[in-house]
This record gives sequence, C-alpha cells and structure tokens, in this order.
Amino acid sequence: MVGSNDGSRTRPGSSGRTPANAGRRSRGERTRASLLEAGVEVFASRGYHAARVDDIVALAKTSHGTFYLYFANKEELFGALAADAADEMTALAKRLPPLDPTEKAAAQLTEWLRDFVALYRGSGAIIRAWTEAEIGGSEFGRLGTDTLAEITRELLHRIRDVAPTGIDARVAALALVAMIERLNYYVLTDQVKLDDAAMVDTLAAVTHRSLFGTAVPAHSDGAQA
Amino acid sequence: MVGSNDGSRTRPGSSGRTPANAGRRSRGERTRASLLEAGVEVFASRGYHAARVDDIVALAKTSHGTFYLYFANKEELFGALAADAADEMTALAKRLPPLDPTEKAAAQLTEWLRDFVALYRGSGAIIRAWTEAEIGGSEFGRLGTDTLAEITRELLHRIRDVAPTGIDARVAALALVAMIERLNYYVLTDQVKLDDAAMVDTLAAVTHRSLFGTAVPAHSDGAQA
Amino acid sequence: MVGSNDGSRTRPGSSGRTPANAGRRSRGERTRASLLEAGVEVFASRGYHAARVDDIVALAKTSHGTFYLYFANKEELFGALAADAADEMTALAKRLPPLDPTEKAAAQLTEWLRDFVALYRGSGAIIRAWTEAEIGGSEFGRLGTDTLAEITRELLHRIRDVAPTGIDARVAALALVAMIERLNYYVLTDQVKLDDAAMVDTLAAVTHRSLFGTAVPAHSDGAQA
Amino acid sequence: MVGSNDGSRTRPGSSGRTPANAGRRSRGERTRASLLEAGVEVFASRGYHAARVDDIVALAKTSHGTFYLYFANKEELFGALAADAADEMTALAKRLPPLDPTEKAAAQLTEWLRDFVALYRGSGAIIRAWTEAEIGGSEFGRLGTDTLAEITRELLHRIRDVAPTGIDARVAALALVAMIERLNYYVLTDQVKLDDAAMVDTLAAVTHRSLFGTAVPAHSDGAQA
DNA sequence: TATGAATGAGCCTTCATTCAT
DNA sequence: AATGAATGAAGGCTCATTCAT
Repeated sequence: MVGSNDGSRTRPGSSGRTPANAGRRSRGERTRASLLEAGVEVFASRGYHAARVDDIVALAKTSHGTFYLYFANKEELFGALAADAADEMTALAKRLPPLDPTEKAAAQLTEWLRDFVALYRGSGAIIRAWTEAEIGGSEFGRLGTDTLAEITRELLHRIRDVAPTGIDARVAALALVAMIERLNYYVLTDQVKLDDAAMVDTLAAVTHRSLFGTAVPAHSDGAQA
Repeated sequence: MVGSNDGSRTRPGSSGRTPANAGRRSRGERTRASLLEAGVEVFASRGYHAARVDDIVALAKTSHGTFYLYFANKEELFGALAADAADEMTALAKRLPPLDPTEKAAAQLTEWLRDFVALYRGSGAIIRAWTEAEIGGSEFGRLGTDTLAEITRELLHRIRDVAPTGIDARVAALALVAMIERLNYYVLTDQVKLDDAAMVDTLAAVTHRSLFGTAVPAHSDGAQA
Repeated sequence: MVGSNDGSRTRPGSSGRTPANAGRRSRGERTRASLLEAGVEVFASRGYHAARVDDIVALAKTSHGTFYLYFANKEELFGALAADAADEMTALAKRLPPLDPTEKAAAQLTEWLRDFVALYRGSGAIIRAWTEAEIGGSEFGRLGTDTLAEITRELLHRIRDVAPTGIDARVAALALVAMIERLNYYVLTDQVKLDDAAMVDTLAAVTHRSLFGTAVPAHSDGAQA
Repeated sequence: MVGSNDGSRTRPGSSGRTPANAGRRSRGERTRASLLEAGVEVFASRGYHAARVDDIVALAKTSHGTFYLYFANKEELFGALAADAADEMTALAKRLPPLDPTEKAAAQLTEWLRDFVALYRGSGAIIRAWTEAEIGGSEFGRLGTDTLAEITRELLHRIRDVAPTGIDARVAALALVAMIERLNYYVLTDQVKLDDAAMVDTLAAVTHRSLFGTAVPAHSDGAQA
C-alpha cells in the first residue's frame, strides 16, 4: 500500500539509543528525535488526520526527504509515538495499588490517579489522537484499547475478590477504566473545565464507593472539592 | 445585483413533510432520505474523515451532482445527521428517571440505560464519528460534548441532593456519563465483547453504588420494569 | 459540441412576433421575452462566463427545463441578444451623417455620437460581454468586430474624399471607431468617471480635428467641458 | 499552534535571482519560468477563463502538483504575468516624448508608438486577457485600466498646455489612449489586417492633428528618428 | 545524511444540460 | 408549456510520497 519501503535500506541513527549515551547522540538520532518531538506537537494540536507531514518537518527544521529517511510514512511516525505512550501506560498499569476498603488503599488509589493524570497530560495527545476513529484500518484504535485493557486487567486482578455481589468484576473494571480515561479526555481537550484535584478525588471516590459502598475518607492530601 | 451566488438555489423535496404524508414522500424527499441513510452507513464504517462523498452517493445510488443539490458539502450532511442524533439524545436525557436508594429507582435507571444502549446502537455511529477530534474546526466535537452535557445536566439535577458528602456532584455526574458513553462505545465498536444486559446491569450498579453505597438488587437481568 | 439539439423539435412561442401584436403575446412569447430580459440583466452584471443559467431562470421566474425549451444553450440566448444589439448598431451606422468642415456637419456628428452613447448604454452590456475574449470559439468576438466594422465602413465612405493627405482613410476610420467604442466602454464600466457631454464633445472634436485640422465650433447644444 | 496552514510552505527557486546569475538558474527557477511562459501562451490562446491549469502544466511539461508549488492558483500565475506587463507598460509610459507641433516631436511620437506596438505584441496577450470582464472580482480589470491610466496621465502632462481650446485635455488624452490600445488590440487579435507601419503612422497622425491641426509630415515610414 | 523539487492519485465541488412527470 | 430533480463531465486543489542531487 505504501510504496516499496520494504525496510531494506537501513535507517540512520539507530545505533545505541540507551539512556546512558542520550546526551551524545549521533546526528541521525538527533534528527529522529526532533521529528518525534515535532510529531507529538503537531498530532496534539491538529489530530492525526489534519496533521501534515509539512507541518512536522517544518517544526523539526528538516526536510521532507529526511522525514522518509527515518519513517516509512506518517503512520509509522505516529506508531512510534503511540508505542512509547503505550509503554508508559503499561508501566503505570503495573503500579496500580491493591484495592481494599482501608483508608490507605484509598489514598494509594488517589495517588495512582494523580500519576494517570500526569501521564495522560503528557502522552495524552497521542492517546487522544489514536482514539480517533480509523487510523490505518483501526489498527491503532485497537492499540489504544489494548493499552487501556492492560489497566483493566490489572484493575480486575485487584477487585476480583472484593467486588460486591451483583457486580460483574470484569465489566465493572472496564467501566471504571472507561470513566477514568474519558473524564481525563474531556478535561485535556478543554471540553470541560475542571481542576485536577476535583477530578482525581471524584474518580477515586466513585471507584471506591462503587466497590466498597463507602466514601473515600476526605483527607487525601491535595485540594479537594 | 442579480442572482447572488449564495447557494440559495432552492433545494428540492422541501415541501410538506408532515408526519401525515410521511409515507408518500416526493422524489426529492426520497433522494434526500437515501443520502442521509447512506451517510450514516458510510460515516459509521469509515469515520468522518475517511468517508468519501463518492462512497455516499454510490451507496445512495445517486449522482455526485445530486448530492450537492441537497447538501452544501460533506460537513452539512454530517451536520444534519448529528443534529438528529443530538435531538434523540436530548429527548432521552429528559427522560432520565429520579434517583434515590429505592429499588424502584434502580429499576428505572436500568430501564433508562437500556434505552440509552438502544439509541447509541442506532445513532452511535454518528455520535462516535463526531467525537472524532476536529471536524470542521471542532464545532462538532463541541456539539457531541454538548449533547452529553445535557445528560450530565439532567443527572446532576437528580443527584444534587442525594450525592454523598465527599463527592462533588457535578464532577461525579460527568464521570458517570463519561463511563456510560465510553463503555457503550467500546461495545459498539467491538473493541470489547459484552452482552447488553451485563453492561446495563453493571452501569446501573456502579452508578447506584457510587451514589448510595449499596448494590442494585441483582434480579434485573430480564425485561422486567 | 452542444448536445443533440438539432432544432428538430419546434420551439414554443415562435409565432407572429411582429411589433403589431406585441401587446397580446402568447404565453410562450412572454416566457421567451422574460428569459431574454433576464439574460441582459445577468450578462450585464456578471459577464458572459460568470453568468449562470441558474441566475437567468431565477430572474425570469421560470425553470431550467423551460430555458432549454427556448434556447439550445446559454450561448444561443447570448447570441439572440447579441444579434439584437448588432441590428441596432447596424441601423445606427447607417445614420452616420456626412462629414465635412462645416459647422453643421460637426453638429450632426455630435448628435450621432449622442445616439451612439445611448445605444451603447442600452445594449452595451451585451456588446461589452461579447468583447470578452473567446466566447464560443471566438465566433462572438468576430460578431462584435463585424458590427463595429459596419460603422467603420460607413465612416470610411464619409471620409474617403475629405481625409487629409498623409492619412490612410481606412486606418483612420478604424482608429476613430476604436476610440469611440473604447472610451464608451471605459465610461460604461465605470473604469473612468466622465459625464456624457464631455465625452461626446471630445470625441467629436478629436474626430473633426483629425480630419479637418480645426476644432468643432464650441456651441453644440448641451453641457460642454 | 503549530504549522499554520497559511500556505507558507516556502516556494522553491527563490534564491539569488540577480541578473548576474540569470543564465545559471536553479531548477526551481527554471520550472517557475516555464510555467510563466506556458501561462502566457495559454492565456493568450484561450483567454483567462477558458485557460485550464491542465493546459498550462502540459505545455510546461510539469505536473499538476508542481504548479501549486509555485502559484497558489491560476489567478496568482496570471497576476504575476499581469504585474510584469504592467511594469513594462509603466516604463513605456514614462518614455512618452514631449508633444509639440514640431516635426521632431511628431517623429518621436511615431517612434514611441512603434515601441508601444512592440510591447503590446509581447505582453498584449496578457493585457488583452486582463481587459476581460471580471477576473477575480474585477481586481485585474482595474489593474489593466490603471496601467493604461499611467499612459493617460503622462499624455495629459504633455498636452495640457498645447491642447486647443474646445477640447478637454483629460478626456482627449483618455480618448487617444483608448484609440491606440484598441487599434493595437484589433490588429493583435487578427480582427483586422493591418501592417504595423500604417497603424503607427495613422495613430501618430490622428494624435498630432487632433492636437495641432496639421498632419505629421508623411515621410516617417522608415526607422528614421 | 540531507535536501527540496517534483509527482500524481484522489478529493471536493460546480454547472450546463437532460429527462421523467 | 412547464417543471425541477437528476446527471456527470470537468476543473481546481491537496498532500503523502519519491527521487535526483
């Protein structure tokens, strides 16, 4: 579909990209990095479809030709960004705290939600873009879901035993993740004005109550509604 | 000045469209209807951006020229569909039942959620497409949000007095609507396999518990009121 | 080129169009007349290319179908109008007065120029439009020139004997007609602000002097510069 | 905001275009030049409205996309050509010689008219096209007039003091310019067959006589000053 | 490695003309 | 005689991608 870029020509700047030598990167790596950076910026402000390769190379202060030296096409650049975001999200999922009626667990959940908000604010532009319907034959849509699915899976682990009767734990986990993601989405896209603390507290409270029937104790250390 | 190229060329099929003669529609009305129908189909399967006027007219078995006889452009057709969807959603919002800890209220909520699912299944393709970032300068994005905002508003009316301390009613309403919409979205787009009853019951349960701390009685998985 | 309108189907309203029964015209004649009228208006305000059949039928308060009942295409309607304008111009050419150094001849020339201005103001819109480069393969461009050519021919008749030595009478006639037409054009299209009297007097003076070397006596009955 | 779709994508071939390196032009400059050349050709033969971007790129042996790399649209290409033509015309206007009854002045006028003919033969196609009614909201129509207005202005300077009584100098200047332009137009578009010398001599004679009442001495039909 | 000019498939839109009623 | 819905051939323009240098 995308020309004959069968990957047979080696891409520049793909040598040791370990954090250690991050400061002294080859020219190729710097170029690639600036393209990625520009990509985030442009995808964030325009969305995937409206993003122009033109805009990206202009922001990265490089040329069209160079762009295709590093990425087979627009989709691949987006894919790289999405993979990064997915990695971060997966790592976050792993850190989901245990859930029980205790105040400590509630506080930890709040804490975790704060991290989620931070991550969503950073990589959210990409996550948001990839929630856009139909990027590259829905492959990315799935990727977005899969990523959230990991959080769902972790959440399910935590609540399976504590979920009240009458609630399907799997569905509840899904619903809660949906809630968390979407509310963040509304806030990030400015469709709704809300300060982070109120959002975090409410998400924690709803989650906690829906599982344990009682409110999270209100003295979570932050501003509160 | 003479004709004024303001596109004022009168549109066909705009005669008496009263419910009475809805069956016997003029040719123009039929054409317009088939274009709308095709629009739903195409927007649903491809998303707004990937939808081609070509696809729509092909499905409607009409010509390119005819399309522009009825709609100024792709956006306008989408707008018409979106407006319809918004109307239905608004009407549904108005029917949101009162919320209190009683079993009857819980049952009514379940019922309402069933309606939501039905509506979402019908117009959801459009709602989904219009949640896509950046259609026509984000005007539609807002419209989508505004529509959901109406449900939020109605929900807020119902829970303002019953919301437990420690929960900001406005934010909670928002969060619950976000949850309801997104879970439906996941199911509608087949990103998650779930039967409607489980979804409805869980959404009802989470909503109910997050507000009242107790589960909805579990015997609601039938068509009983 | 223009579809298969080979004229085989008889056009409505083409019966006795003599001035005598002009008042009691059949419906067809009235329709045709209103289309012609609308044509003048639209061609005048928009020019030939920008004129839309849409505009014409809207102004004539009739339909597209009807338009093609009376005219094979847009060009034919224009042709009809152009032919009328050409007839009038030809008649005017015939009335060009004799030219000699006398004061009387000068006055008659001024008078004739006044008529030219009047005619140009009425049919000028069409004349102007048809001076537009390339209407229907330059056929009309020629028609416009041919019409002016008749004035040139008449002028040549008048000046052949009186033209001073050193001036080619044919070329001079052509030049003078060019001058008369273009100055009127500038004024009619508001590219130049000029009152009719000044224009007429100057055109008469330049014509007279270029032929006879002396100014036209200044007491031509009208406003004068 | 990021890339701003204001068409600011830098145009190719806009490096040092000094006369010095005019011979060795960059590829971009050559492409742009061939598009301009093709533009003249196509506008000349078809007129502005009938000119197709397709025709232009075909003649320039380049692609559709390339066209839009150099010009925002058809109008802009035309504008570039028109601006060039306007510049040349303005320069010519500045060179209009002084006008007085002497034979030398008459000879200089003839000489100037020869230059006008030469210029009109080169850029006339564009001038002609832009006299077409209604290019881009009449902006160009005015430009054409404005350009001729400069000649009118210069002519007015020269004749203001020598114009005979009974002739409004401004109107006369306008009329003479109109005559000169239109006669050239007729000849250039082959609507009239005329050799250049006859045209030039007659225009000079008419101009001279209308101002000074005597013919230009007839022996000017050579290249003598 | 990098450049940026060139490409062309694809899309939206217009409008003169036709045709069923 | 009239209508107005339908048609489809153009035409202008965009933008991801390629290629010569």
